[in-house]
Amino acid sequence: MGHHCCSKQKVKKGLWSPEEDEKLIKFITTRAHVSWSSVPKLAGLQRCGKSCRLRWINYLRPDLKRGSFTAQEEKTIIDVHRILGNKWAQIAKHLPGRTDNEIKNFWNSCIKKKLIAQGLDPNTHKLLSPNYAQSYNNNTACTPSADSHYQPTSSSSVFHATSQMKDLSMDVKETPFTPSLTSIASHDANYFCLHPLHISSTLTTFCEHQNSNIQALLDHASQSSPMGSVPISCSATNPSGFGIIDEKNLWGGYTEPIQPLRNEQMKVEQAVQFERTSEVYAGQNMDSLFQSSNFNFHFMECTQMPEMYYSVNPIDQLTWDSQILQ
DNA sequence: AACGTTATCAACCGCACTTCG
DNA sequence: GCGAAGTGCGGTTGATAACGT
Repeated sequence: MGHHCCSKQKVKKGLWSPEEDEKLIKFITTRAHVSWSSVPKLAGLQRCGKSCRLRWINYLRPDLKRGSFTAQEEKTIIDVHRILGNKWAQIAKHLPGRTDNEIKNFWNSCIKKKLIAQGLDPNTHKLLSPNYAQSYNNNTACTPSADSHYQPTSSSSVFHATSQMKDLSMDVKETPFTPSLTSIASHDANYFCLHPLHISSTLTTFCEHQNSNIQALLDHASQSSPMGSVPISCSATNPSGFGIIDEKNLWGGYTEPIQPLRNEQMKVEQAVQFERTSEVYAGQNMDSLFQSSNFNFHFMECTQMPEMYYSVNPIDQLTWDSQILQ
């Protein structure tokens, strides 16, 4: 019942022996380009061509990274998964030395449970109902890496507005430490922002149209946005987050209903998620960018979807819409 | 120590898409 | 244009290691 590529041969299945591995490695590293279907015969292996290919790609390839996933890799997987879903091969492109199979296994055996334990739906990355999360918490345990909680680590120099976090007014206009996004946008055409859900949907739509090319989206965003501002997409811990950067500031916010258990520290860590996300998707290191330029960080929180976040700069919003969604 | 349960992950399967003749 | 072969991908399985009783 082998695959058609090798149905005429007797095909061995199951785990590969060291001898088989040796044969395959020897063959692949010494022969020029040969189709996988002919590899078994030429290499003297009683395996299906597909099996050879899989063994090489997932295990024998010399550029593979071994060992457990790092916290940063885990974060990357979660962030990219939020945008792409179960596109393991696409996700693997963000993690050099890791295979789609490896990432898929890690997701299914570990990350999924962690997200659920944190009250997040692993499919949508949005909040689960408390009852579901609670019941799931009671029978899950996963400890593949040392720091098993998915919590972004703070890079200290970025946030010099910690005290300001205390006064997170529900009414952004009243927030004392920073002008509201609305007022920024209306007074300065160099700024604009998007509704968080709008960012989410446009990202998704655009990526589908562009064959999941996130870099293209960000290139597009930085071109169409004045001063190279970049819309910062949502993340696992900040499902409806949004943000923009300019020369000196990162303006951000999220509109997820605030869980009572989240304390001030949690809010700061959620804020960190913005830079992590942009680091991943913008392909630039936000840590160094922020540190070197002494960035200001402005983070706002609101409990509902305020009208004011819609198209705060109508011209930019329309431009964005027409270019992205056409 | 023996047995049952759970977690992990390598490998397989089937499908979709691409390439080739 | 068509069918076969080749390739790539995501879902699933099954062996076995690890853990619990």
